[in-house]
Amino acid sequence: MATDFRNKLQAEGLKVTPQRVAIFEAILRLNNHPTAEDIIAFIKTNHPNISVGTVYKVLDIFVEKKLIQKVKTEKDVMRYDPFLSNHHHLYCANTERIEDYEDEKLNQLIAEYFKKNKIKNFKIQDITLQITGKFSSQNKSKK
Amino acid sequence: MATDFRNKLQAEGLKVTPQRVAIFEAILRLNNHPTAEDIIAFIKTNHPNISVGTVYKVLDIFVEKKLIQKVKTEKDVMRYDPFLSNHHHLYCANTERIEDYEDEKLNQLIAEYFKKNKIKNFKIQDITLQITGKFSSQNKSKK
DNA sequence: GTTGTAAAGATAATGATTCTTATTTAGGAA
DNA sequence: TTCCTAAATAAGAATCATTATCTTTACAAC
Repeated sequence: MATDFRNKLQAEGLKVTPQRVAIFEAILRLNNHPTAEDIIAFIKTNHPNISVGTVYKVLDIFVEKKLIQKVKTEKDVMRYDPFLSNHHHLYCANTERIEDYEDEKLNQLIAEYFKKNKIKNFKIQDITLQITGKFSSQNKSKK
Repeated sequence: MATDFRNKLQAEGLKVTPQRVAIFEAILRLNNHPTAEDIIAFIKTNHPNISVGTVYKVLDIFVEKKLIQKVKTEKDVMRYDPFLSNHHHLYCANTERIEDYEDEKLNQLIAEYFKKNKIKNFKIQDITLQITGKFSSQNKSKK
């Protein structure tokens, strides 16, 4: 997994630096779709000299190279998701909590639907559900 | 429709001001999910003295009172949608274009699916699809 | 070692959004 | 209609996430 990350960086001709490793690990550990601020705070404990600009730049690169993705929200702060497989998001209606939701059966159902029911003048590349609601426990589920 | 808007404001105990009317009309006219900036630019032609802060405050109030909704995007600029019925969004992969997509049959399909397949520890309130892809014509469809 | 280049650090700049304060206005009551 | 008052607006300062700039560092190629 960590190796996977290194390989992917190198495949793109990008250097594997301690900062990049730390940022990627931070996103994995902070598994609730962290903001840049969350990531910086997390990294600062082990890596006090990291620069804010570096974090943003590295995040942009990761997104561009599809190592992570940005999560769409109604807030003006960006959030990041290290998870790349086709999945959906559960948004808490009351808090900032966002969880990933995987459901292959649902994906197939939707894919089949759109195979039969094309959208006029639009070629679908990706479909993601935003599911808003309430978590029954406030505690974050452990992975 | 305009009356509807006035009534809704008054029902909430809010005053019907020229600014609020202008902002609401702007969002309706600029029917591609405008940013605050778009709205300000549009209004400035007829209403040159409107204040930027007012526009933001009024937009917040509209969202809070559910007269409009914010559209989730991966960008740090907020966009607004005057359309309230349950609908989805088509995001252009290359441009900033966002279109509404209504599909009652799809909504039912998904609703049925989740009736049978509950999400553990989560109570669904709303489901919106983010459909990313490419429009076959660059021209905005006329309503 | 020197050179070249990508990356990181530090910090200034930007720009969307929010806040503050004084002034104006909508809309109800007199 | 006029008056009153809370609510709303205007103007501009402040905030804060993000971006840009410029310098320094790391490291590979020569």
